[in-house]
Amino acid sequence: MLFEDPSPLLTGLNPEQAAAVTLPPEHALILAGAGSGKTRVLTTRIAWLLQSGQVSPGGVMAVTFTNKAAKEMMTRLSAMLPVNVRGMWIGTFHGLCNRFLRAHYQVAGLPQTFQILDTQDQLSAIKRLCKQHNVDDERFPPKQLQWFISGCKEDGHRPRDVVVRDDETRRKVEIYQLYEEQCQREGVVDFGELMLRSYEVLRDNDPIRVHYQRRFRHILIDEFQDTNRLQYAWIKMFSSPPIEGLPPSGNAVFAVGDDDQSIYAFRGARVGNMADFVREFQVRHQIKLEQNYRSCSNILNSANELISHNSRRLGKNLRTDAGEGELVRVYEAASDFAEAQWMVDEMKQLERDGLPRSEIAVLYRSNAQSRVIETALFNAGMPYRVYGGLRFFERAEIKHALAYLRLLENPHDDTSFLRVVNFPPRGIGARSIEQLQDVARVSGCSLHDAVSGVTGRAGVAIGNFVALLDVMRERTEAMTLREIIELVLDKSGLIEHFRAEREGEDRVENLEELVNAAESFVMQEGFGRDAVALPVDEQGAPLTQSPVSQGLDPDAPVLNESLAPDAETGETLSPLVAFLTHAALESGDNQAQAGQDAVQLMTVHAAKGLEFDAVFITGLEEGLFPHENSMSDRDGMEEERRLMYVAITRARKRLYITHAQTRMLHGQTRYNLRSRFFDELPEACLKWLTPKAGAPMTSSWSGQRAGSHGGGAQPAWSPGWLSGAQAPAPAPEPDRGTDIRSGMKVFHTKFGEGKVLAVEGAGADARAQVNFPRHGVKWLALSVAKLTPVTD
DNA sequence: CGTACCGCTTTTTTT
DNA sequence: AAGCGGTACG
Repeated sequence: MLFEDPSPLLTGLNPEQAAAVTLPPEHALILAGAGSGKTRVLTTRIAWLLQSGQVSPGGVMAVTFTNKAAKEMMTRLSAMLPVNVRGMWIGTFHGLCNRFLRAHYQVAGLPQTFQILDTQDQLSAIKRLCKQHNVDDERFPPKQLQWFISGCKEDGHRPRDVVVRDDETRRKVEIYQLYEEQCQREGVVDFGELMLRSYEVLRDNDPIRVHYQRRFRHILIDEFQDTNRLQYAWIKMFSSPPIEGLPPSGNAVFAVGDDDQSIYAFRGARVGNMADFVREFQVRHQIKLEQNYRSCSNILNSANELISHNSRRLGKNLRTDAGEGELVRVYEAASDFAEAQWMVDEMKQLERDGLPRSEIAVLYRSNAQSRVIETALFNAGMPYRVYGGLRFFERAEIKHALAYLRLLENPHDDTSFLRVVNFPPRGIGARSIEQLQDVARVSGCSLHDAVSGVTGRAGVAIGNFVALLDVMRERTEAMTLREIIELVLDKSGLIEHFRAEREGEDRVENLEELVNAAESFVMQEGFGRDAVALPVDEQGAPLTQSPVSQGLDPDAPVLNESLAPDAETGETLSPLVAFLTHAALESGDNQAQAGQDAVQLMTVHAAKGLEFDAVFITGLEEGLFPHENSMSDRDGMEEERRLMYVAITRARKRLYITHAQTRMLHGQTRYNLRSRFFDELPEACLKWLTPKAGAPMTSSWSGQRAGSHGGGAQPAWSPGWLSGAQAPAPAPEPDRGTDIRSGMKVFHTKFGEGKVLAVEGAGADARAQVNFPRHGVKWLALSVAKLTPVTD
């Protein structure tokens, strides 16, 4: 029996990992620290369950947050076992919800071909709604409404569930209600709706719920600390927590998470789900993975020390066998410009020492910081890749093309209709569209159906547009996906339009790339191959007697692939619908300058789950990191600290933490204090490449010439295996009309000599923070206080 | 109807 | 600085 020989899978696992992998089929919580082999444990657990015959592929559900993580899991799993990963439900929350809703579209009250709104689509749908209902967008900004609606859904609230205490909320709920009606009318579903709708189907349909509860014996969840209320409730539907007096549902939830890496509270994630899970599911197995396989101890101890400043932790301390390694390097630059320059020089050295560029990462708190760094890298001719920003399917030209495609499938999709009715421009202006919307509102139909009611020139112009769509629909009926897209790009005039545009070159290329994307999608999803997937029971055997197919909902079999033919009718979801779904759920890669060995630039958020030999964490300044918008409350501050914890733990061998005295932000020069996080790192693990200046508690200022004289400070030491340290390029120091700068030694008639810690504001408002040895730290208005620079 | 210009805002992000 | 939305003008 396979059960007796599971060892090959377990070799190389440490005792905790092995224990986690081989837990009995009961609920479990794995606290997996950064770099502790979390993904390995997760995939090995699945492989072990399958190999030991405890479950068949059809009985496994594994949920992740990103498509990348889901793919990674499938890849590693198929490397471990010869198993058909497609038989399993492995995917993102939203991907699985989509799969579920396509199968149960009737019960869910949706058209089978429902389209998915991404964040942009959702916002424009809300704007349109507000205009139509004369909502004051001063009092109710669409962005805020979007946030409100998404928030409600994340908490599992329909409009009627929202507790209304004031008029403002009452109005918001009304708009929420109207928005729902609009989406329903148009046959579209936003991301929150995917989750909420499938949750409700499970909650309100006993046979369906029981079916899935019986089917999925093992439910595994990655990044559990990032789940929101609704996702947790959704999981509960698949596996009811034990109820007094009732037999347990008999399946096991295996949750893996790290409370210290919870960095998405700002979008509704609830770390508290971990504690709730333990309590509500009466979890008896909790395993901590504290052995770190990634970083040297100086890096790891820094992370440990930093995160220990947070309260409300579940408690965990990572350890490593990797040895001390190098000290964490701290660098203070005169400006953001100098910071970038210095990093580039340092990178060149790393490169000379044989480190591949792809093993170097630059992390920052916010995207706006990438610009200076990009410029410096570009000027130095150093290849780099920026993560974040617009992804392929989010580009305007691609969204236009997709809108045409969506209209072929569903003419009543008003969001798509409005996006392209006058794009490329065809003489249909705001006035005409208003007329059309009026007709549609009066007769309660879609814009498409309202055309006949519009008279005059506008009626003709819009009529032509609708006719164009109808012709396209007709002509593409029997076409392959590739042909459909090519025809749409041509007949819509999109390609022609961008060709004529001066800077439209890239856009044309992107549109052509869309054809390739479709082509490779078709290949991957295996059209033409026999992708028949029959509903299966928990043993993986064909499911013919399940309550679901037993008459309750004969048209809603369990699809195993989005493109699989319907088991009952043989009907397939068209390749076009499948592709559109794919486009909405997987927004595609960012600017893939792939292939080239390049330095990696990204926000700290985007770096979660990744690791690099050398990491630069930049802009460690009060107001930036921690971000000013997070500094008001303790929860925000603790999330910033976790963010820094995530950043630190990305590094394997070498870690740099940098900050700048001045920085351009929103077109203004800002003078930031060094981040408080520096004071929360263990001094013994740090190496200050520039003098540690301005610490309020130290008196080490005297006699040191720190900071910006002549731009950029000299490293105070010779770096270890980096032979010659690069002298930083001089920072440009625009004349600000005052000579007082951070790092300077100044003289005050009353307080004597002191050291300038920071300068803020400009002109008459300029003030400086100065540390006087006898009188402590003071803020002084430069227009009032007489400060004279002291040159030693 | 379409274009040009002015003024306002600005975290983090996946689906 | 830069992108987006609103307004004014051709």
